[in-house]
Amino acid sequence: MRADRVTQRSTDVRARIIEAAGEVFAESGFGGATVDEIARRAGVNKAMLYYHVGDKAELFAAAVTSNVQRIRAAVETAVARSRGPRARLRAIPRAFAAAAGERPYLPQLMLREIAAGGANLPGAAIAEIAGVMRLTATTLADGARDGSFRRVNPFVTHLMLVGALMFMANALRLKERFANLLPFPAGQPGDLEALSDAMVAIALDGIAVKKA
Amino acid sequence: MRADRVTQRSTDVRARIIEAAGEVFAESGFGGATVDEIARRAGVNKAMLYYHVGDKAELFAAAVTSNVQRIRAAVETAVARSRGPRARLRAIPRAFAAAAGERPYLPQLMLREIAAGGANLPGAAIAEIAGVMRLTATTLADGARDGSFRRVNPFVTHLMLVGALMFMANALRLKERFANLLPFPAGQPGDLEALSDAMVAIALDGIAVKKA
DNA sequence: GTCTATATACCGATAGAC
DNA sequence: GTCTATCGGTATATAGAC
Repeated sequence: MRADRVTQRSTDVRARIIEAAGEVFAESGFGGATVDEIARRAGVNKAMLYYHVGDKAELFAAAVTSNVQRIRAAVETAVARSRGPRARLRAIPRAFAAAAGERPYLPQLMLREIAAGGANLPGAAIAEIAGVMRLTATTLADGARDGSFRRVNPFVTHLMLVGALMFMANALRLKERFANLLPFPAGQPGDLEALSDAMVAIALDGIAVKKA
Repeated sequence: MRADRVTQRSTDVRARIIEAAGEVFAESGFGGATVDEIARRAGVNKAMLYYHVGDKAELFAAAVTSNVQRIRAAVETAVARSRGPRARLRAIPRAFAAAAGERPYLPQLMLREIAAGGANLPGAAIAEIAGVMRLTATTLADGARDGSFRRVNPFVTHLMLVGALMFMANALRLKERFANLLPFPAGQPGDLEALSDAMVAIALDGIAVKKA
């Protein structure tokens, strides 16, 4: 049907705009980004952009929410595929890292939103994030029940793994400037998944019950 | 001497401006902040502000650099006061937390600068940050030498502790919105130093050599 | 649905009087 | 050193023709 095709195309345009918005907001921040640049990168006219979405703040909220949903879906799948608490705990930041691999602007956008204090986060996005945190909490509780983990604060543990990963993903962009100042190589591969594993390895052996 | 008094006062005004700049940039980001608001909060006229400092970008760089120097000094003192690798490793994020206690805008400003990719970070600020990272590296190396730590990547470990702490400090501002969505309390005290200790406790037991 | 042109507002930066 | 007034540039958002 023609109506369906039109609707489909309209959705595509909207998706392209939101994708471009994510990119530009990540690079320049909310105040630094311009709607002109977002429209240009989405390949649409600025008036067209306003026809498809609301104002700049709504655009930002939509970009963040879209990425939060993506993360939540990726983490959910990764956890479902993993067997056992250790593998599941490893899978959570790894899913973040994989999502960042597909969309390099993702950690930057997340960090910017966290720095903004969540002012533009709609309730739906908060619920998605809470869902991810619940996955960590469930994994930790399962591990505690079967004796492989000691009891730790799930809030601290989750933010430690995920927050550090988001921070690192951004910090890596500075690493060349540190090259001559440090007595050790600064994250040579630029590979976020490897960093994630290294980090979880440290945290896991702290969480695991010592076999006496 | 009058000249000295004038110079002194001039330095004070400049310091007040940079302090206000740190606050406003942290709250609103580089693009969202206005020079008018910075001047207002510093209690000076906007023309006066431009008389004492350069343009907006220099102001941002000065605010970030000033806080990076403060952190480096605080960490240096804290490490010097602590005996043994475990105590020293605990002292590093704790010094960050203490600095954030005195200046609540500090973690927000740091996160914003990291998200901005360090575009406004002068070489002097990079050197300060590298100094802090070297303290972590030295502490880890000392611990490895005396047998209390196993060998871990100092880059990952440092960013894991400090990055997670900066991320959490910002995330705490959202915690009320998660209250009804999580099956566990979200960082009840709001006390960053307690969070820092909880985090280091997890990391430390992962880093410590298991006594067989 | 698409685009041009523009209204409106704000902000960074400075000129110039005192 | 201090302040008022203002210039010039730019950004959001929309009106209105097609």
